[in-house]
Amino acid sequence: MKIGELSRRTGVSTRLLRYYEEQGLISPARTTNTYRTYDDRDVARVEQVVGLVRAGVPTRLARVLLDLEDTRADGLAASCTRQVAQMLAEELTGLDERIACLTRSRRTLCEYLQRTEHATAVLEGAHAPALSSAPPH
Amino acid sequence: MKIGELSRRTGVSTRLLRYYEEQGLISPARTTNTYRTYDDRDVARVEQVVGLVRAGVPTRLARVLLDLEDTRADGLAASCTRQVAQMLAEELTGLDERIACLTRSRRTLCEYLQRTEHATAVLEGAHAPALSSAPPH
DNA sequence: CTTGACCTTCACACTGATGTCAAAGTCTAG
DNA sequence: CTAGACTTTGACATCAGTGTGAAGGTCAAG
Repeated sequence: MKIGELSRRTGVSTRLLRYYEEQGLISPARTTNTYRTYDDRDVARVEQVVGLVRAGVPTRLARVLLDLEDTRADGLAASCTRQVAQMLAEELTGLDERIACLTRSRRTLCEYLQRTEHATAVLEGAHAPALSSAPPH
Repeated sequence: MKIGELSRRTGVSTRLLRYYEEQGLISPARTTNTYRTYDDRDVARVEQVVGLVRAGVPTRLARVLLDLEDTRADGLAASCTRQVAQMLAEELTGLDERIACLTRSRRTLCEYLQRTEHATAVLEGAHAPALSSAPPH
């Protein structure tokens, strides 16, 4: 598919799709040697990128994480220098802190909404499952 | 305490502390009517702010969340307009998405590190507990 | 071949979060 | 009182993530 369709499917502007490519997050092929071409895997990849970016993960780290998933998907051996492993371990604790902080705020917000008279009205339908004390997934 | 000490305690630059004040996230008193004065609660508040901001929560939303916690701490009644409740509910799903995405990336990164020959070396000590499949808290 | 829809690159611009620097006021120790 | 450390405001700079628009190339339908 071309960039316009990918944009429609993911809700990400074409501008941003080109930006992500510039940052090395996606690497579409070129058909006519001028038009970018994407496949279904790119759709998933883009969705994950926007998720990470909106969660405050800088594009540099996002790239590393995506590369990691690619490596695993390819069944390649996990090997890297001690230095890199150390850096990734630090990123892991960074992720943990982010998750912990978000979870705390989520709980606060969630509890507040439940004590609100509009709770049922506002949290009906798709939002309802999100009310459990633990975050989904 | 004055801004310098708060900066030292929290690791947040004085510049950023003033910025957070400008954004309505902290409201220090003024002693000599020129110097900002902070108390211990501000330390906790600042730490929470940096956590939220680093997790991709915009300062505007962070302010809402902190106000919510203040309200709860004051034992005030939970009441707001339907509109506001609706908006907060949307923010809740936004938080859920952020948490889900971070959790997924965390798992990927974590699994990768465990398959690395440097796993034990790099994840020893304080980092070890973070290796469980579920994020902390 | 022309038209319209879509694509390309390039560039300017804005917001949010930060850093840095300058000019000037305040406070405390000596 | 003076020197040094700290503070204040304000301006300019940077980076990431975006929007927007210009100028022009590609392609498919009529």
